[in-house]
Amino acid sequence: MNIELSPRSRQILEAIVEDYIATAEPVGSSAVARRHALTLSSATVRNVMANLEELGLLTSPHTSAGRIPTEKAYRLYVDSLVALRQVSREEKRQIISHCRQAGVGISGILKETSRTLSQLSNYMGIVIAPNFTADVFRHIEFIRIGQRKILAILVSSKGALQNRLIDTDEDYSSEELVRMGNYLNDKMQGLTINRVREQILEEMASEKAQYDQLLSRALKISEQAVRVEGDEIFVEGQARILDQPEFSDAGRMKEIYQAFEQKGLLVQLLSRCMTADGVQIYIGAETSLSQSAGISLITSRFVTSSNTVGMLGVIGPTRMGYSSVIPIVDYTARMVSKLLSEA
Amino acid sequence: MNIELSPRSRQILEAIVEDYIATAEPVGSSAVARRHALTLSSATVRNVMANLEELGLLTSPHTSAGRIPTEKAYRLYVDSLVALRQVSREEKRQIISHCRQAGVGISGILKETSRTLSQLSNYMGIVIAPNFTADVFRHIEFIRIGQRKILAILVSSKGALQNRLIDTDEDYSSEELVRMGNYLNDKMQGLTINRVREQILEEMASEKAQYDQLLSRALKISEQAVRVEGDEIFVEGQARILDQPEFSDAGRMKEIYQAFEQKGLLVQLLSRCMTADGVQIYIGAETSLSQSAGISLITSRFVTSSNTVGMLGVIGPTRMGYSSVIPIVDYTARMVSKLLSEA
DNA sequence: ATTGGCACTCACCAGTAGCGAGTGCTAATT
DNA sequence: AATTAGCACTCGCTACTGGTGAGTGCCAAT
Repeated sequence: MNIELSPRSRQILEAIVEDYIATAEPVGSSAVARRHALTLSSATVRNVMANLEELGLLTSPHTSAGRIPTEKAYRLYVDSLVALRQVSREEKRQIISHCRQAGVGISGILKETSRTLSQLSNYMGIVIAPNFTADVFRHIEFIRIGQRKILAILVSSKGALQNRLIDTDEDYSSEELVRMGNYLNDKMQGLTINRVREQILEEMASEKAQYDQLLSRALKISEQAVRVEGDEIFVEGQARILDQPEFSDAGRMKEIYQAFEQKGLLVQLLSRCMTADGVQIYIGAETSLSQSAGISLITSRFVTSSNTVGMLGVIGPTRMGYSSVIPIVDYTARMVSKLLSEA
Repeated sequence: MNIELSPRSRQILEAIVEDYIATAEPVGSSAVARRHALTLSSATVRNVMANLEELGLLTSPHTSAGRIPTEKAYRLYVDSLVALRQVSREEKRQIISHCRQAGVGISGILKETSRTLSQLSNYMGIVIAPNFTADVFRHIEFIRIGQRKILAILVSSKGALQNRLIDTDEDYSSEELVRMGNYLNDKMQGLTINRVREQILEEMASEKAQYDQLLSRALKISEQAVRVEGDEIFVEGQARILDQPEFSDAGRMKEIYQAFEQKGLLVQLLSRCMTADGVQIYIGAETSLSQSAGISLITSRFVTSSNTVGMLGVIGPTRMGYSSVIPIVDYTARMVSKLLSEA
């Protein structure tokens, strides 16, 4: 749709976007002409800019100021203009070493990852731990490991598994547990794990469960077994967005922080990207976070050895250093995948 | 030390503090005289205020402004002036119902609690989950529950226990596991769990472990068993501090957020209060958070059925509504203790 | 098609003046 | 001796002012 731009227009647009990203200030025609060593006068650039403004790619905050890229322009920029930087040796080193040093389980690694993302990008790093509620249920098994203590093992069709220790009110025999397992394995075949949980809850409320003591107790335990803890989400470097001049006033800031506080929103947003491969970019309103706040999001997904998928990425101002952040996110996602797969 | 204040001075100081808490603006002599329906003229009040200033309880931001309480004044205020409000019926209802509805385990309850604290106080709610690393080690046991899958059960002297599922590289027989358990139980008697972990790490590095294969493997597993995950900490309502006029400028804000980002700092701070009973109050510099930021902290501890203790509280500006927040924190801590004890 | 030139627009400073809240001091009052 | 009224003084705040300069749009020249 935007392809009708002449090469020169594109070049100028690129210059403007990059200038603006660098300085956070409206960029004027002469600046473009100068900085870009184009063999063009500022007047010509002005004409082109007027043109770009008509196409909805630029706006001017007021008559006698330079121009600012619109979200549309950023979109165009990341889609077809930006020249991606390479991830530097030093950055690679940091990403890898940070991931490795963090000892304590997956959570630890992911937390450290979000911190690294934040550090390297200078924006906010965010990681959502993998969870497999969207996977298809394959198998469940209950093992009695002590008095009133049961180990539940849940396996998804992709091979991901979750162990859960359950303390119960009453004691169950191993036979009972096997029967319970069989019942569920039979009944829940082919459903997603999410769906399984809903199903169980429904049955618990049903007539049948009211009368059948055993069933009722079985359901109660099963429910605990398939209960997946709320998405673990790691956000690091929130303070960094305060570095951005465009967020230095309190009103906007507040808007942003409030948006983030409902982490649910973030999760929802990021879950959307789970399905697609590679780096995804959401600019401004596309994030569907606080409509006006001028926030962008660069994410990529990663996978674990058990095939569950998580998301990681960077949140920053729309005016973000795409050329360097995109490769960083990409590389980090690959590394985390690799690290979590070999485990 | 400050007891040499006349009743009248105290009354005036109280009025000033409360006025300032309410308005966030320097309060002048006439305001005090008027609002407080004292049978005093502003001139008299002025004299007293000059006096209080000399004592280091008040400062004026500049010559022709009113006066502001110093941290010392707040200290005096909370220690002996403040009239605590009752927790209202409605607030009690909220605290209780919020705690209960949150289903998913202790984490869920605590998370919801921090949210409630934030809502009721209009400041930032914070909860640190109980952990028992400071407790004395009593007993550890390893149970083989599958191929290369071990359940470790760790018991503290207070009866708190932690289960942990461990995936190992190699398979262990039940006998091996029993022996490992005995070794540790013998060796680590009387140490705190923290100390036990250190001890294990030391031994792992020691000569002996290098040569003794079995020992080395045993230590490796044990280390995982006593590894307590980083303190779980729930912070909610960060955005609320943006409501406070004194933090509306970007510089201070940033300072605060950066301070919070190292949650370690917070944990450290709050751990200090773990030992003492009842509500603890830290004003300004006493928090040893970002020195200049004018932050206060009201906390209380809570206990669980297994006798581990956690902390909950509220962080807000020094100019905080102590009279209502203190009772809320107190009541919430009691409720959470009760809820977690009966489980 | 490109460019130089030019009038025009506005945000962004100082600088200044008036105001008003609040102070400290002194002298009068109780 | 404590309290108060009165008054001069301070100083932050707001609104107004005019000057400056970056940037624009347009037109005529190349």
